[in-house]
Amino acid sequence: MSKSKRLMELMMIVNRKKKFTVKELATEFNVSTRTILRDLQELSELGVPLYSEVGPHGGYQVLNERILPPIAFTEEEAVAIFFACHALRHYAYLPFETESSSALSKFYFYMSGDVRDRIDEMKNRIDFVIPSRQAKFPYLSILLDGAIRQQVIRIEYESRDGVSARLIQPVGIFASSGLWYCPAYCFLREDIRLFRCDRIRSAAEDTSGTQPLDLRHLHLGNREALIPAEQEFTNLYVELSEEGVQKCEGEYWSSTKLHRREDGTGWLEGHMPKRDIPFLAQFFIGLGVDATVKSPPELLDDMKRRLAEMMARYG
Amino acid sequence: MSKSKRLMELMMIVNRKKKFTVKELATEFNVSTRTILRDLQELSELGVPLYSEVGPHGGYQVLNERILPPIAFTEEEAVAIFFACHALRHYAYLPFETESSSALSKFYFYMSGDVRDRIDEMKNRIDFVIPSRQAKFPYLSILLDGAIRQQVIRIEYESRDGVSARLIQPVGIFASSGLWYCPAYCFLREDIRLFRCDRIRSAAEDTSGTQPLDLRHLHLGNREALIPAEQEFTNLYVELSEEGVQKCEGEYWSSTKLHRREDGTGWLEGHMPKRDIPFLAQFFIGLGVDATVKSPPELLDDMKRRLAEMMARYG
DNA sequence: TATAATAGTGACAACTATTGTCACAAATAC
DNA sequence: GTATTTGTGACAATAGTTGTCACTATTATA
Repeated sequence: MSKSKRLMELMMIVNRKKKFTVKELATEFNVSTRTILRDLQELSELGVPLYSEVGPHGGYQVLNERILPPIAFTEEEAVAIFFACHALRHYAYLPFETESSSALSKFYFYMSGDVRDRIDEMKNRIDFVIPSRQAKFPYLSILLDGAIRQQVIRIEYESRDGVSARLIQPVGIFASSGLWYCPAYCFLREDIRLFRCDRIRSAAEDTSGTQPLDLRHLHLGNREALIPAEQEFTNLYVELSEEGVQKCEGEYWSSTKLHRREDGTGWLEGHMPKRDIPFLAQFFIGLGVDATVKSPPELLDDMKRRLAEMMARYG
Repeated sequence: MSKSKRLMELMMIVNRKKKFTVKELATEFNVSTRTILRDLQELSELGVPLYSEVGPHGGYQVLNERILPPIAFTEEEAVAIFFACHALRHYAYLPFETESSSALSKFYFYMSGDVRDRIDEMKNRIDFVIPSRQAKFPYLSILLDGAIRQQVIRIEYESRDGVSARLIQPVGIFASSGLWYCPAYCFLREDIRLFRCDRIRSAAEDTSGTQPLDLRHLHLGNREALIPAEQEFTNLYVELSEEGVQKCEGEYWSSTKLHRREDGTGWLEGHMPKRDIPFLAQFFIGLGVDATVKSPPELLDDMKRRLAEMMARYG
């Protein structure tokens, strides 16, 4: 094997293994330890952050793991990647902020001049708009980490009734039109709840020793399972015009209930928790003639009440 | 210079220049032409798609331009890039669809096992939700291309009054909550208009010879300039509760008019085209008690009319 | 404290790869 | 026909790589 090939493979192996000895590599590549030592020195000079310790149980280590892919991206691919990262800049809060921007600038830096020109030209011609929010989301990393490692997190949460301390076990986090949400098991309510991350006043790993539950079947790809197992359900049925369908498509909660007809119109049908009535009443009022609520009666009542209130206000 | 270094630099140069001769490179690198020929053959074997023509004005060319960056991404950066690209999968239509997914799979393929594991773990724990829409956007590439190259595009556009043919000069395209929009100069209305891309029934480069205007000062980063210079303006003033502010933050059109107070409440204030009254009336009705419209009177009148209509419908 | 495991360096000879030169073939634009 | 260009083959000179050996130094552990 040629030296350059060996170096490439070394990079890969070194990154995969994280910890290794010179002898190991020597036998793996069928070369002398001296050669491997020289190779490692060269890798080091090329920027791979190697660190070594002598003695038994010593060996080499890679410090901040790097992947060094000599990947051949086509120009089109580079552009696509660039704009994907670029789209993230609209999020003022991310669980990996600094990384995405540094990756972006690296990418930009290494691109050849004409690709760069092309990107500059495109920058002001295409955008993925995400509403810029004033709300603050300082605990995204903690929540994400808690979701990945299935830990119990202690949060202070601000709801209509004031601030309360809760133990939660996050399922994940997601952003929707510029706001971050965290579906989680709530040890207080003993059920799944959706938390708005900007209402979380503090968050930290729980130290009281509450045992995490086995919620591995719950994840973001499994929306059905994230519906709280509440008692008080009722049946929703709403007729929608073509415009109404499009407006409902934009709402996260509606996706499982929305049905479309060939002509573009459609309807909403499905279970709904009774506590959502105030929200839905206001929402369907906002759809105006594009929605016709048929049931439940409680929802219709609430809508009538609200309409009367607004008539009074603007009348 | 060592051979491997030279090869790396060769890749870069070759990608930047697109067209070159062996002699040029030989003098640039201070080696013989024979060496360069050997190098180019090696690059070719490594996958760089080189093509050559003999004779005067002949030379080498790179076929599909590739950038081959030996970029050292840290693990964190790789993860960030991955999720940025991953977020794009929610868009069923993109002006560069295939590229982003192929880039993503390449990235995934070249990642070392443990980074891959980490990504797999995160995949179901974090998401950027963008509403999945039924609407179709088949002409994004044409519009984007038109915007970049400042060409005149002939479209058939479906508005309330039916389908009409128009000549437009796109400023750019942007996606907002799953729908694509195209601000463009409309040669029919002789002004800037915002087109919804799912209402475009056909699009193609114009062949009638209409001269493009010099609109280089217009781009997506310059929202103020994209407001149509209409005659019929009126002044909007709306008082907002804290909730109302948050709901307005989510609307693309409101960003320039939204003002916030320290306590979280705020107000909307600014010019608005009169033709937007129907839309705004419905929108503010949807905000309910979180918005109090003060002016213009025409807007208040329309709201009252709509409220009465809804009272009748549900009453 | 001795021992084994580990990294690290220097020198040198054997081996391998790279390079330049030269000769020549083939295509092509003008 | 001539100049320009890619492309190939052979060969010697040069440069780089590798293995071996003889060292040094550090450190965990028995």
